[in-house]
Amino acid sequence: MRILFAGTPMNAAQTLEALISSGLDVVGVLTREDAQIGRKKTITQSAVADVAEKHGIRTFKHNQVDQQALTEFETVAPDIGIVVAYGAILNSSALSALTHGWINLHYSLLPQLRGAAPVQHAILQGLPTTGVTIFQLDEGMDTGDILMQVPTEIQPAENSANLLARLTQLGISALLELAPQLAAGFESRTKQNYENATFAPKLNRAQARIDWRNSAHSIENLVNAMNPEPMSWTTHLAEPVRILSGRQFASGISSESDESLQVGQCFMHQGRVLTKCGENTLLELLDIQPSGKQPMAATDWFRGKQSKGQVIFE
RNA sequence: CGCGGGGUGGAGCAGUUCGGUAGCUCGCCGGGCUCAUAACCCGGAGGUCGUAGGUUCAAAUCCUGCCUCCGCAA
Repeated sequence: MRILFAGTPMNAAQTLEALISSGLDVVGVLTREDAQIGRKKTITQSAVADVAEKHGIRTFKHNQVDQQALTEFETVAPDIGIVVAYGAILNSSALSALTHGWINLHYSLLPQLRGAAPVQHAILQGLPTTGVTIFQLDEGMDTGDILMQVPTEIQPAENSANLLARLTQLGISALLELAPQLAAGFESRTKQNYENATFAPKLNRAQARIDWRNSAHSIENLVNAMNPEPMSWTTHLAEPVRILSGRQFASGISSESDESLQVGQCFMHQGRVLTKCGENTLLELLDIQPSGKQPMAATDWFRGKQSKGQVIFE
């Protein structure tokens, strides 16, 4: 089978690398166009493009699969497309262009968490379990028939970066397991139960802002979900402060301080930096990053702040 | 030339407005106290204040160039 691989970010690149080294015949790679990255606006190609280049595989850079892209594909005559976080929806003419169609690796247990940010939403919603799904692409958004599914439990304190790394490996082994069926035909094919569908739209920075009136538990989920992108944040003296990691502080702290504290206020307790949250709960801050600074331990940050009196997040 | 913040002993910060050879909270090393402690007490090491140059009797502090890290926006 002549495979056309479509993907863009790092995890897709790792997947591509694994497919290639397992001997699959990747004849072409589709990825998003080079884009400006960072403050310096350096034009950078995608991680997937790097891998394709390294292996000398023909690379097509398009932000959508239009007629021109389809024409270019003909030069490598692919039979089937494998999509892993490509970053665009394929229209019907693209879907029907390849004789065996396209399959997609999605990082959730469909029909749960359809959409662009399944990993973050799994953590944000505090799900006990998520996983990977390989399905046949159709015109809907993650609505196609399921070919294979592998579940995994979300670990305590796991953030999106960690979970994505694990799901990437799970996805790779699932794809390799499914590889023999690419040509032979898929053994199982299950329709999704649309009634149970939930959605995971891309998260923005506004959603990543911490509302300290929420419970420490839900804030912990938010913090873990938003790391590394877009990263949860709050403000101190009107300056943004990113919260990289934190966890609910369980052991009940005596009423001594509770009453006098206001929501969002930080204080030291047994060598930990705690912040008062809603519903009378406390969040232990672990790693944070003030604007203009490197990431640092919350205790270090607090040490430097203490001379200026109370520390209260807005 | 998108906007903005920072680079001070191992860490996080203060000091820079109004120049006069460096401070705080920790860490580290040594000693002490305690049944005990992320507790407390005593002592100690460690900094050419990012870099190059300028102004000055004197610069971490003023001026100029450069390097570098980062937040926001894209």
